Amino acid sequence: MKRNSRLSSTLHILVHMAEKPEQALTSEELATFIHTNPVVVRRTIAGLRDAGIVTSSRGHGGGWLLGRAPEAISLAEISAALGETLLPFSTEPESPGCLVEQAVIAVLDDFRVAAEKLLAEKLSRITLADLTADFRRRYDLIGVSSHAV
Amino acid sequence: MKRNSRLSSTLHILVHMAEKPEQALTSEELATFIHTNPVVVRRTIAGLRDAGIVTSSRGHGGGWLLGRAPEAISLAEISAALGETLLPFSTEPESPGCLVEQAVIAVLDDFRVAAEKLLAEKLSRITLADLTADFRRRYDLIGVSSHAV
DNA sequence: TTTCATGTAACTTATTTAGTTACGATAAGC
DNA sequence: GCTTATCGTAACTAAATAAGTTACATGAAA
Repeated sequence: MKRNSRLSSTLHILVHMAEKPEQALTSEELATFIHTNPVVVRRTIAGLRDAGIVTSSRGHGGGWLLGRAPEAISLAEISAALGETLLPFSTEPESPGCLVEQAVIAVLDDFRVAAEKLLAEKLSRITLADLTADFRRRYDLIGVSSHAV
Repeated sequence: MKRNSRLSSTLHILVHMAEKPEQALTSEELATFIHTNPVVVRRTIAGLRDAGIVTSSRGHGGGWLLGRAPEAISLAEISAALGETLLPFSTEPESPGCLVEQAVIAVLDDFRVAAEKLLAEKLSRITLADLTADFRRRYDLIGVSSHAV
């Protein structure tokens, strides 16, 4: 799994889970989808469990299932559950007391608040069901679902 | 200079430059504002020179000046000149041929294009002049411009 | 021609994040 | 119960990224 691909990797996993709604998929199986290992998967999607987006069960026959219908899972929730930041820049003060820095941070934070609201709104309108629908469209067109390396 | 603070650090520098419009500031001086060293400053704002946002001159009495009026310098241009990405997530394929991944990337890229347009629009409406105005407001209120450590 | 500045390559250091190992807890099947 | 399969998580290692540093060439003013 590459850097900065936690969101896309997680979506990849979730679409696979949505395609097998009644079958618990193990961390091992999920890991192969995104070319990583089970521990990274558990660590990555632990937040989704806390958010109720997925459930996990231990022991024989255990694994991961969606916590609710794909229609009820938005990308905004997923992104938030991953702890992802939508805007990458920092506004941490480095020169406390500098009025120039304070002005810069104030303006940048205003922008950030407005921008995050906008992005969250856009992301909340895209659901996991939209992704699975897009996948099925491609599948029906090509008829292949192989995982090429 | 902390990680992910290239944008705010650069804005900090630019406001200082806007406050001394006729005085070329050296990389050394700019570096002290953001607690780093001259080479990092040159490297960081090299893109701004290429974009015409600042000019630099070598030799005795040399240094950096704004390339045009603060009213004509938008945060969108600055961010672009820094080579900053507005959205942090990657959509590089990791499993070429996987239709699930293709669907995920397609949806995410659509979102990215729309989001970047939105953010760039918002940032293009904020100019360096807005930042200096905010700074001056704070300065007039408190009457101190010290750089506390 | 000396001094002061940027430009930039090359290297070092620090930070972050993914990957890995190890092991405890839990649950199903026998 | 015992075995096997699975998650949960801590601790460590490795890789990637970005900042910091050193060094030196280039250019311009005094």
